[in-house]
Amino acid sequence: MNKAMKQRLPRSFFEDYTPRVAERLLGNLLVRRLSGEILSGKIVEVEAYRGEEDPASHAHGGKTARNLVMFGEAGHAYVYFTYGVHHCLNITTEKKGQAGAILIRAVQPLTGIEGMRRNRGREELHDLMSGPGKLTQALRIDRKLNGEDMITSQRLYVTRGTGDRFTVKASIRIGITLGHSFRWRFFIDGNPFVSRTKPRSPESITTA
DNA sequence: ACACTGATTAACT
DNA sequence: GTTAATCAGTGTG
Repeated sequence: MNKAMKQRLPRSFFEDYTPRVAERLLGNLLVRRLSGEILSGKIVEVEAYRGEEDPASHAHGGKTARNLVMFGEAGHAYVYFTYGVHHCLNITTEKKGQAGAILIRAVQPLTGIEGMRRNRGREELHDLMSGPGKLTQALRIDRKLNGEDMITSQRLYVTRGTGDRFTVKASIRIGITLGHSFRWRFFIDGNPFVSRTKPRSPESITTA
């Protein structure tokens, strides 16, 4: 455990153009503390959602009770419940007033793997956090954490990765019907914990 | 390997 | 009343 592994990303990291932050978030570590146990992993897949010009964003169409945190200060958790079944974790971005968030889509498990297995009720390493709904279940993240300040929180935060090199690829976002003109899904090329290796439709995957 | 579907609820029209 | 930034199980080839 060296110092670099424990260094948190500062708020200024998130106060920027969302797709850029999303791409740079890859390779950093998502950390969840649960009663003394530390569950963590490497962020390997994300998607950017940004304000008014993005028709796929929850913030498209203005503020509501649900999306309010997307308009607030960068570096907070935006957690929503969807399909009546799953929670999804985002981290807010941009200057206050400009809506933006990054959906964490997949994480490669590093520490606390037994805890993740308990939370998921599954054994396979590849099945623990290789999807946005899976990782919130593995890390026990629900709407009680909506609005959590991930820059100062002791329960949920991001630390700097080890700086290993990798290729970032970009594609259209998954599971949306609008906004296909944006290639705002970013993932680590070749990483086996990415949620979908194969494109669903003739989707062009490019090097970012 | 791939397609299809039920689950189950909150937000919004 | 409809839809949704999903997942797991089932069925078919």
